[in-house]
Amino acid sequence: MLEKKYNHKKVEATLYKSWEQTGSFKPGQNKSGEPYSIVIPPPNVTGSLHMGHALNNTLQDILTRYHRMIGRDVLWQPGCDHAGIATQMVVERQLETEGKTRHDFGREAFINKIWEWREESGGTIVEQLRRLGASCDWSRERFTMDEGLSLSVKKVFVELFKQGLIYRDKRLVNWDPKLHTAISDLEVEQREVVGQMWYFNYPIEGCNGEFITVATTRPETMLGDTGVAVHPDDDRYSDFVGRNVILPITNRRIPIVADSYSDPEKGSGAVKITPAHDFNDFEVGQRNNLELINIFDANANLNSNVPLNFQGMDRFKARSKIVAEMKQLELLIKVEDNDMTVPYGDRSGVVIEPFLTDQWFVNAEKLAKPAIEAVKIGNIKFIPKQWEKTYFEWMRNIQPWCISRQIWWGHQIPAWFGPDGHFFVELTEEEAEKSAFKYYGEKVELKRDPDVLDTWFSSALWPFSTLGWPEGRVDVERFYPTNVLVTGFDIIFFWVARMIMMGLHFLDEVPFHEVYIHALVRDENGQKMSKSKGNVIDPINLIDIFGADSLRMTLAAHAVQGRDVKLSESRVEGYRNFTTKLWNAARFCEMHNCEMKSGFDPHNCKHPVNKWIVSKLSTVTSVISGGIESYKFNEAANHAYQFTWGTFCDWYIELSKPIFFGEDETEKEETRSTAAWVLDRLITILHPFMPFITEELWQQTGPKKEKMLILSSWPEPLDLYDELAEHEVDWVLRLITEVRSMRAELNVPDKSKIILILKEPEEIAIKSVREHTELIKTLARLDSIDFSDAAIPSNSAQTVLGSTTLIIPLDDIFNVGEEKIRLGREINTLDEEIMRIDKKLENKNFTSKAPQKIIQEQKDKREGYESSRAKLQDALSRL
RNA sequence: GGGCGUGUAGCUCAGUGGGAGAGCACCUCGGUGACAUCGAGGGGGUCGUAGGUUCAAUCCCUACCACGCCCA
Repeated sequence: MLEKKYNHKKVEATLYKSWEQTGSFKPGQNKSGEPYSIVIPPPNVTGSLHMGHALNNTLQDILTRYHRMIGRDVLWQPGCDHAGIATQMVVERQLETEGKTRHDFGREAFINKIWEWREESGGTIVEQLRRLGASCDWSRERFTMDEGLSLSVKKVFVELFKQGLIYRDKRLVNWDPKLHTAISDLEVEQREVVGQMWYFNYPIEGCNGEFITVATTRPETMLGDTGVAVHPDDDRYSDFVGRNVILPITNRRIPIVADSYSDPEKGSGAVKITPAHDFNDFEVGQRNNLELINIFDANANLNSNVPLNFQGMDRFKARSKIVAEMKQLELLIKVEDNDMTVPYGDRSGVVIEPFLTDQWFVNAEKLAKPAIEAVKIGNIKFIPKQWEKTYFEWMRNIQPWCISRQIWWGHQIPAWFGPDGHFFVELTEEEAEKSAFKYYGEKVELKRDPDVLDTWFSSALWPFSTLGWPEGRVDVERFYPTNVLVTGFDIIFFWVARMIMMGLHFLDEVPFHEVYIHALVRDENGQKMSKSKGNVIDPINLIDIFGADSLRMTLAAHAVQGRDVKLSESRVEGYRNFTTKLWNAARFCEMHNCEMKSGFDPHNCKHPVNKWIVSKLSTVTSVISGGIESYKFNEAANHAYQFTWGTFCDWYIELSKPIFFGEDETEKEETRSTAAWVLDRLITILHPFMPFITEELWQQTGPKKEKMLILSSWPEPLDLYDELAEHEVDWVLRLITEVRSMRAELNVPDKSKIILILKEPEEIAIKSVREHTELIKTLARLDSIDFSDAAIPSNSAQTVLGSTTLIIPLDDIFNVGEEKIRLGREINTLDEEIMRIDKKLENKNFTSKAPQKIIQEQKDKREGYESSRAKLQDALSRL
């Protein structure tokens, strides 16, 4: 016997364990089935589950469970990425509380500390995914720092280098002065701020008292100025080009050059050039042969290339000091407020500094070409399609990808430097030594590049490195390319694009054929949830309170293509109520001994109500399959909800009661079987959305099952649609609703028994009422139902259903006033409808141009309204 | 500045070229033999604004307004 209440806390952990322990998540359950694979977007190992993860993994799990049930050989490949900077920061912060830094330990010991940390607390999110019910194959869990994946990374790096697609270069990079590392463009967050624009006079050499005015948002960089640029067509300055200015404070002599980068409309039209500290200025410097003077150290403090009294100073203090000195020199002309964007590190939150260093780069432009093509020819489809535009936009303007990071945690770059700075890129130190020997002709001491690779570099290999590439081939052959990648749009650039590039380059085949881009879960202000903003909602709390199924169902129902999800707790509560409803429906079936008689075939149902429910179920089943297969999760979830609550619980169960409490044993038996059959199928089609409660019901109800629900088959489509039964029973439901509505509006107490008279009944009315008299009597609380065309008794309430008049004699409880209002309102509504249709039908353009079918529809409708109206009017005038 | 998206019931959101929907909230009634985490009934919207296409527009097109996101 099912317990009175569904206890998700008790059920979830137990069931999950039993799924996992029986190996249900592993591929090979349907060995003969066509493979279906998904790789998880690897969560950050430092992470904990947020709403975005919850949505992302719910959708993947729906796909996974569904395809497992339809007989595919399913692999959902899980794992985490090592999150280089983030993880290193976590452990460094820990050390900080002990008053230590990573340098107190040294590289090796520090990395050991990180591994220790990972053992202890790195698995948080993996456990949380289990709480959510994710059915990934944990026996294959991978980590980007694992040995196998590290080998993939090395191999890819070495090969790309040898193909000339990875190179080392001295360029300006985004330098994080807090974390002391370069970061990629994508890790820089452009923040809009109101800054200031300072106008400085720079004295022209050899012309006492003549100046050129430059405008800058970063006064401190003037210490690194090596030129002033004006527009070649700017007449104001044409005389100055080719001359020099004496840079105040440093008193260096720097040239005035003509370069179209300078915008005559902006500021003074003359712009100071600091090639070592600004991306645009760097280009200008290259074009005009300007010197590069680096004025910062790794902390973005001023270095020894600036006057002594500035050395060692913080960049922002230096800014104030420069402004003060310029003011004192009377060279500060004015200061304006200025809207500008300032680059911040997305991890460190400090202002990023363009900084000249040696780094490793990937020639992304070259790799992007086939990756663009793959999407263009439809070998990869984005769903919704609009994201392809975003993808193309970025891929066509792609910049070299800076992949080296000056941190310790990550894949150390397999490059070894000789004493003269020449380097050797090889898979192993031995091979590097061999190459070095060849190069130098003698054994020299090599030093490995201390830098590590961007975490996204290893993530880009995820769809094949996790399958064992390059060493293992079996899984690659079976499961690569994967079927679909499910992710949020925010990492199309970070990850999706790069996976496509790497997959095509190394396996000559796209990593997936479909990319389903789901919504982002935002907070109530439409802001992206992030730790630093402190606006994250913890899905685990919701799971604790309402259960994983409720959360999953909520997320699925909200997963509309192309719209963001704003989650409210009351919605989750609503879906918790839904799980309760399902539970109670199962209890009802159990109480009435609903078990399938052997040999039961729904095609042979005799009772219209049973025909009706199997017909409805068969329709909703295919709607749900279709929804899942086309990634319309909300459509699938909502139909499942609507069928379960609105059709099965609200109507079928109610309709079955009179049967169960009745005398007809044959009917009872058929209904018991049908109810059991429908419930079985219902929990089957709900399983991908709500795996826990459905599995629990599967195991607890009915006869002992051979298989767990997770490994059971999705219902075969059966030809059970029955138009006649649907028409007949739907009419009964409308009749019951109509009577209830009249009762409620006229304040007829539930307990007072009343009779219903049907006047001038149409065919369907006669058939339905004859067939379902007892049922209608029970559900509408009627004493009797009669057909009569005789005069209508006085003090009767009336309404019209189809062309049948429904009459309820009420005698002394009849309230003429209320009935007048009610009829008036109904007539009014009909009048409006009729007028609207008349307007159409009087329009010659409509009758001549609209399709005949539509015109006839309108005419039929009008006729129906008109006849109802006449009957109601008649009723009203008799009052 | 460029690109994308969104404006529909009090709130959160579905939806469709020919009769405006759901959940929550609200109002009325109801401890009845699955369920008060419930049942029955009900009120509530010129579908952002202005044009255009069409016999017909909430839906398609254009402009505008508001909001959000991404990129420079």
